Amino acid sequence: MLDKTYDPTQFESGLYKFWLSHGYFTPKAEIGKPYFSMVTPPPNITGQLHIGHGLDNAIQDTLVRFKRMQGYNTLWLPGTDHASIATEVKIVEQLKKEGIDKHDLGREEFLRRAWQWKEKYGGRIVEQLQKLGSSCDWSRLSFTMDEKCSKAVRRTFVSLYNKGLIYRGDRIINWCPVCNTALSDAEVEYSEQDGYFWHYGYTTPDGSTTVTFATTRPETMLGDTAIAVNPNDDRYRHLVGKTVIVPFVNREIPVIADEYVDMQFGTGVVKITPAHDPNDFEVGRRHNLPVIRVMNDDGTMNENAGEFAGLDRYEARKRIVERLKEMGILQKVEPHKHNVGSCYRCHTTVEPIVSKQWFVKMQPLAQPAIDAVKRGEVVFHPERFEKTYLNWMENIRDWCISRQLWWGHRIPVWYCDDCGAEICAETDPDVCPKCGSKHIHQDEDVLDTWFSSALWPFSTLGFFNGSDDFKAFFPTSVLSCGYDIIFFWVARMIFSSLYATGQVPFKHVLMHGIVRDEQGRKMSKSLGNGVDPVEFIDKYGTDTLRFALINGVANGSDIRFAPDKVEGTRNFMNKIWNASRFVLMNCQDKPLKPIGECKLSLADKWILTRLNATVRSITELLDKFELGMAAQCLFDFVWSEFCDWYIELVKPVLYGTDEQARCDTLSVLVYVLDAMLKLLHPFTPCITEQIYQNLPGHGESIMIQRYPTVNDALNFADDCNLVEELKELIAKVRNIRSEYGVAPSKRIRLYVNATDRRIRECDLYLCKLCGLEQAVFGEAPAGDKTVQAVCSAATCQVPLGDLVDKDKEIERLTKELDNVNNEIARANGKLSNAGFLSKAPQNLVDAEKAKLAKYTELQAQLQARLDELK
RNA sequence: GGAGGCAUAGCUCAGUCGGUUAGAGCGCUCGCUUCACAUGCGAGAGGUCGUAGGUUCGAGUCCUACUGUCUCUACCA
Repeated sequence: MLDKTYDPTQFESGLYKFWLSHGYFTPKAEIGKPYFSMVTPPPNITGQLHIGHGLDNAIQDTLVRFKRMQGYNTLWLPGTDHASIATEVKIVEQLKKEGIDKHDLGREEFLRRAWQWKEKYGGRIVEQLQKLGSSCDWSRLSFTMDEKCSKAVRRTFVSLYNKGLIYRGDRIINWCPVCNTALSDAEVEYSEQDGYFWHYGYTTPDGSTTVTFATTRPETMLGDTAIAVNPNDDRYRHLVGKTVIVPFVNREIPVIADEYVDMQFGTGVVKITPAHDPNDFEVGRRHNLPVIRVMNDDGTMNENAGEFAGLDRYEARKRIVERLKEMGILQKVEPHKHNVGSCYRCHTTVEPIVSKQWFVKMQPLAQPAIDAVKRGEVVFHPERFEKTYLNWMENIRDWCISRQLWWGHRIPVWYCDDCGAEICAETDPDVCPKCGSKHIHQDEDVLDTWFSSALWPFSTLGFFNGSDDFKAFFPTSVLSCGYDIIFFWVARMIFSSLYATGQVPFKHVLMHGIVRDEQGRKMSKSLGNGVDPVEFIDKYGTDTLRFALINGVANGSDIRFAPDKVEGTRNFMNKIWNASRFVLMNCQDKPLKPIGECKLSLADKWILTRLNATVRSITELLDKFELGMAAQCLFDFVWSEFCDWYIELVKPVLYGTDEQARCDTLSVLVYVLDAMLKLLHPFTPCITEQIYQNLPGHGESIMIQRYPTVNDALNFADDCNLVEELKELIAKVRNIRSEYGVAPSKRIRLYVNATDRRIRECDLYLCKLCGLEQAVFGEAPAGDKTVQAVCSAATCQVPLGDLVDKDKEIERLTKELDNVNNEIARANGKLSNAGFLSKAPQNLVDAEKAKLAKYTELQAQLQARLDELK
């Protein structure tokens, strides 16, 4: 029997262990069997579980449990990400506290520490994920640096290298002076900041002409190697080919003409610093300009900066501006807002710097990935994200994949110190294959974390190991993640998979939004507005968390996580619990019948029909990945139909004396509860299992039961309609009672004039739900003062004696008549419209006619009653 | 600069292929300790679906423009 109060902490973790110990999460790799598979976005091993993981896992687990119950061979593969830069930053911080510098420690010892970190925190995040109830197959738990993933990385790198799709070269990259590494474009975040425009100029050697420009970064002037103007600019045409002098470094640089310069902007003159600006770099290439770096990796000025060497970049900027002022060169300073890029990990302003790095050539890889999506081989949900994806892919630039870090996949390239050969190999070479020299050394850099993440769907399934998992579960069915990692991850998985396996990695991409706080702000450590899912689960249970994150939320839209909603969801769990308790209390030790052998009451037929409708829509919605709507639909069925109406309708039978009817009704109650729990199970796995285990005749676990399907033998459309009419009638009577202030405890009499004789079978329902002492079928005695309830199933009279107030009654009925008249006018309008009659579908025309007939009838009744009163 | 989203009840949001009297939760008002649940029950108030046009027999839904707002993306010195 269920405890009196719903307390998820009593059973959630125990149930999880129960599922694990039975191996329900671990499928066999059966090639050719219909499957459903997903890989989970691997959380960083630096991490604490956050609410975003909660959402991510709730969505995925719901889908996985649904498909598993439908009989698919279902795999949900979990894992963790080594998170190269993020983890390295954390470890460096940790070392700093111990007063140790990473370089003093040395690479090997550093990596030993990193693996220690991984063992400690990688395990913790797995434990936390398990609290969410996720039915992942932990026996297949993967790590981006484990053997099979590392193999995938090496093989893919070598293959791309051999095809010329990976190259090394000097390019402008985004450099983080704090993390001390290059970053990819995707790893830079831009934000608008207040800065200045410094206007000054360079003068020709003869001192005759000064060419004025504006810059936001004056310190880069030390690396200027040209001044550029637009070739069509008449103002400066005469200067092209002349030279000017860069102050401080006294370099003589040419004035060049290049289309890149916008004549309309500023003075129409640009100083060109090829080593520190991506556009200038391109200009420099076109004009064969020298590339002079003036900054060190740590953000200080280098020896090329002359008198400013050694200064921090911002200090140098200040000093240069001061000196320009002193020298009378500075012409004006104006405030200027501009976008500044910062490192997505440490938020330091990044510096565009020319540097030798490894790149993936994107054009040839992007094209097939664009085509596959356009052909519909990968479908985005909601579809608008396809545009986001295509927009990025179609404008993609080469991907900088080398990082000046230690923690990660080391670039599998060696250099021969003797002959200078560059060797890219899957297995570590001992000697130079070209000259046989033993003096070779490996590239110092590691790969961007996302390089290994990009291979995740097939590396984890053992594509490079010829694994059955790959044959049985690839391509995966659905990928679910937040829209914020479309570029980082989704796009890169698509092109990587097409390249490596020739197949798309997944057929559907299900995007969700960001979980925000009550005021719509992003949750963050600095704001302290985050919800800790672990704490939350300890308080409310994982079912509440999951349902609150999913219920009524549209795909791809951000979620405000408000305490109100949590409470409401907890109340829903409580509702499920208590409704189940009600059923179980009543059927204890009582015999039950198979549903097919029961004599079904009107209420039974109604709920069974409604159950079918619910099963149908939920299944359709889940098939379309509309989890939010499916949850909403279940919420309504459980609360508004099963609890509010069916349980109430059934009480007279349960508390009555007809043993036979009782047994039948109990059987239906249990049947519907069982189906309801199964429908709920993918969303709220724990509470449903806990209740299921108390159901008479339950199986081993609810999670391996078959998902409900529509049972056509249990559809009773007519009876269902009748009950809907009955509900309307009951609501009307309740309304009258409430309006007239009849105490709820007061038993009254009701006179019912029903057109449908089956209403006569409903007196038990009417008595219970309208608080009647008796339902009388027929007219009220002539002298009785009554209030009239007019509805489609019947016209009722509620004898309220002296409470009846003629004016109030006229007012009430007039209002109702107005409504009815409006509806009649609307229906007439439609039906007198030739276009509607000829073009609208027939069923709608028929429905409109039926509506007109119904309201005309109601109109007559209401009018008659009003006439009587007046 | 480019792309996209959002604008519906006091608040937070659903609303699928264009087709019932536009819904839910919370809040609010009134009444209830009715034997599953006061984490509850019943009743009620509350909406010109951002503005202006257009398409259509029919528009919250599709199109155009506008206003407000948010996000992504680019990085004009």
